[in-house]
Amino acid sequence: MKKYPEALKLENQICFPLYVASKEIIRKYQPILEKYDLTYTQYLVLMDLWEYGKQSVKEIGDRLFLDSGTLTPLLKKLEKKELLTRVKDKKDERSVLIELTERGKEFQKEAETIPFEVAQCVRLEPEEAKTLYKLLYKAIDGFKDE
Amino acid sequence: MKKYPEALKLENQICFPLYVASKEIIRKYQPILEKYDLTYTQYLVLMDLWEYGKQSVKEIGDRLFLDSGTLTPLLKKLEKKELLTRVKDKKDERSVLIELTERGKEFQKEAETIPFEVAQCVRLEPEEAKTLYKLLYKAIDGFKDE
DNA sequence: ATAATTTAGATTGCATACAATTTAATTGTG
DNA sequence: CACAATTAAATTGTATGCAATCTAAATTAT
Repeated sequence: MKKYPEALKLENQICFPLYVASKEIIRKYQPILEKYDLTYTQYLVLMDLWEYGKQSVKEIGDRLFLDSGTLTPLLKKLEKKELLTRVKDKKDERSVLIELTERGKEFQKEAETIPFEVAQCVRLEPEEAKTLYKLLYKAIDGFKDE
Repeated sequence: MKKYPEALKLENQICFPLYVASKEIIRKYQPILEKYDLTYTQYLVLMDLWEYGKQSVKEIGDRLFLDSGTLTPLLKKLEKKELLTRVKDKKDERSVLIELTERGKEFQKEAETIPFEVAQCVRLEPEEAKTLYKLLYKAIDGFKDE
């Protein structure tokens, strides 16, 4: 009976636990975000706007690693919810500037507890969590240059 | 000027780098898998079958953290490509057994280089990679019980 | 044994993701 | 300046993901 090569085993390929952990943690967000009628990606965009303010679709995309095919419809939905506005940049008509509405800004206060609620789902020691995301960022940076 | 709370910053929430790293590494697989006309999820299913052999949709789902809503159409596509067969379990007619065809089994040999090609994209030292997936699995296990 | 419950898949509906293409605007170059 | 090349969004098409629901089969409880 031929032994199955270790390197080919699902569990030995870093991509798989990454994929599972990502999906599962996002799923932990769902019931919490559902209360605010938001999806995880929509919440990501709002977080980005809370932190960095008015910016173009491209800037959001660069920071969140999302392209216009994902962002355009998503931003239109958030516009419909009146959490942000989409306006052509006068300086460069190719760009669309995204800005939070008052409602969008106010919503930040409501959302402040979300990260803490989710953090409780992650059963890692603070030290482990720190190591984890240091490694994740290192991996992400490694992807960039190529 | 009010300081933006550290805990709310995008980059300080473990979920975000997890989400980005997962997406980006899967993207690294695309051009490689494209040569075989496979998507990442389809490749995952094949890897599972190569390693664990004939099994039910539920077993695949449990191992890959996918539900029937995702698996059913995906398995039908792989069946159409003649890489596997879908047959009702005689012992339990609720179950559908998935089994590799000869073609599906042979394909494994062709695919053997894939993990190594992708591994090169991940710029982590072997020691770091080991730490990373130890932490990922710990996090994943933590999600389960709740 | 039969009704109630549970379970496995399939289906439906919605929201991403992203490649590829298109369109409009801007920039670089001779 | 004129025109090629580049850039930012939007659009199109394909493939997930997953919640919720449905159907059929198996199991449990009475």
